Amino acid sequence: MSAEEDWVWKALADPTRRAILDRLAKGPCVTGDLCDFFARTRNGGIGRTGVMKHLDVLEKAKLVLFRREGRHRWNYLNPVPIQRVCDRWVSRYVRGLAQSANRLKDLVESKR
Amino acid sequence: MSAEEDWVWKALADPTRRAILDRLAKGPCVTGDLCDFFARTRNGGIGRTGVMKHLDVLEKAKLVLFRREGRHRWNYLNPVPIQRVCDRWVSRYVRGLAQSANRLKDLVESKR
DNA sequence: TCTAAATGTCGCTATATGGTGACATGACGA
DNA sequence: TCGTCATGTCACCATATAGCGACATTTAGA
Repeated sequence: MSAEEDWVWKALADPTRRAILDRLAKGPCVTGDLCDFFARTRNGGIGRTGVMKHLDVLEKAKLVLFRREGRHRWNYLNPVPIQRVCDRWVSRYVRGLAQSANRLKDLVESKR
Repeated sequence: MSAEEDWVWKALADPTRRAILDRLAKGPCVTGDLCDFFARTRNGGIGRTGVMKHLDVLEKAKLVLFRREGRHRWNYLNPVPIQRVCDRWVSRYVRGLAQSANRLKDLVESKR
């Protein structure tokens, strides 16, 4: 379908990237601080290069925007794509929810 | 975080798997029919083994349940996990939406 | 100007993942 | 019983991806 959606789903697939989004949800962040955060926090730690690669992916999905300020790079969370994608998928299945509730009921009952 | 969420995100990352969910949203489906559907529909086509692998992943994420009926396997969509995950993530960023709207405004304005 | 800090980029490795064909199992029907 | 259809499982291949170190670039500050 839409290639834009594809990038969002791909970006959200990785737990480290979701952690980055969580971090950015608390407020904008300079890349270096992000790296420090993950070097300390995550199990085993992850280096600067790795963090930047993840930022690239998140940027491609437009989940993260950034602004240069001197030699600093401020990274901003952009929650809009996540909202859009989730809305689309949830609404797509809302109609199915009642139906599948019945179907799953049948499924369970037929199992015993 | 929760390993259960991890599986859901991973499962949703692949476009073929999302297509399978779309197909199942229209109603339960026997594995063979699913395979036929994707053999014909998808560009280049994807074989039975591939479809089953995807079903395994979807099952691990509990997005697909199934029931055996003789030599048939009926696959059911379970929209609950998707709903849960989306709700959690959207609500997590709802508070951030107003803030980030302002931040992004700043970002844009500072760029010119 | 010169140094160090913050970021960007490149090439490499290891593992995960999508996909296949071949073969095994299990149930239905003649 | 026996062939066949639907499914399950296995070993294998190709590519994508996460992660790293090393080096290049840019900017603040002495």
